[in-house]
Amino acid sequence: MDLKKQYITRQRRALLAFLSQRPEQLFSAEELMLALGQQGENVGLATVYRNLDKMVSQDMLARIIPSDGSGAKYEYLETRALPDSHYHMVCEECGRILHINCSRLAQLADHIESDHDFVLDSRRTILYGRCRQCAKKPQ
Amino acid sequence: MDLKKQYITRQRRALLAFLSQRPEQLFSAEELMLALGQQGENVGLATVYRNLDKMVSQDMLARIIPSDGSGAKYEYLETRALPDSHYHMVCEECGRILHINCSRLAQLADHIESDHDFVLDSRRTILYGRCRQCAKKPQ
DNA sequence: TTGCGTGCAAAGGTTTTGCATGGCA
DNA sequence: TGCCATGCAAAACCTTTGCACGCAA
Repeated sequence: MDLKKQYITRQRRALLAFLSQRPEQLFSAEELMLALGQQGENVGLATVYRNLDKMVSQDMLARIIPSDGSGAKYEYLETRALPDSHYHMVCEECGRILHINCSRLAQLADHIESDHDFVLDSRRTILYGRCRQCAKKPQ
Repeated sequence: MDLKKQYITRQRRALLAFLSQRPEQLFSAEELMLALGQQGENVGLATVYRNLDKMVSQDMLARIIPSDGSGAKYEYLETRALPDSHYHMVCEECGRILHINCSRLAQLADHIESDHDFVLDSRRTILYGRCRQCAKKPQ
């Protein structure tokens, strides 16, 4: 699937340039279309979706699906070579997205792989919960 | 929010009975409507959604959102009192949903809470990766 | 009797698809 | 020149909402 011919189009180049300049930031497909449009790079929404799909399957982007059902968001992945680089934590209350890069998580991944026969994917796994500010508030 | 009056209707009773008899099994809203219909309990899809939403906010059900964007699935939660009871692991390749109940995960949750100021929610957090069978296969 | 719950249909938002055209290699 | 990529609009999905009616308490 990676062996197929693939053209480098103006639209694909613009999309990748935009995202790669904003690592660790999340954008919806529509936000990307609008942002590119403001740069003078008009790209159809369907084209944005088609390119995002390809980039996700090529591990260039992460697709994050919020639990509130608001639609997928996409993030550029710089560290393509490092599998356990970081995980995402999403606050269920305020929607804030935090990054965590901790050896305890890597240890847990090792444990789950050796003792539970499951290979974790840090790119797609999202830890849901409550951030510091929201955890303080009463339910 | 839990203080509001709430009627026990035929539809709500049928839905809860169906799900509570099938713990650790996941169903979409449409699957639930069809399954109830086959039992002679006709329930409108909108009603299914409205009841599921309430039950999730009352912590009776977990709402699982697969990363493939196929729509939410719901699961009955038996252990309403135990916050860290178990996590879900979803295989990205075959879609299998596994349960993991391991003290290492509880330890990790404690660590993240004390050192990273984030309170994990085991109900909404899904660990993505590859199951034993799929991990063996070549990419 | 009160007012929450239901059913239906319509609307809403997000994502995919068909098809003719465009453009990279 | 071949054929993948694009744009537009329509369709496909999943979910929510408005409204009149039903029904539990």
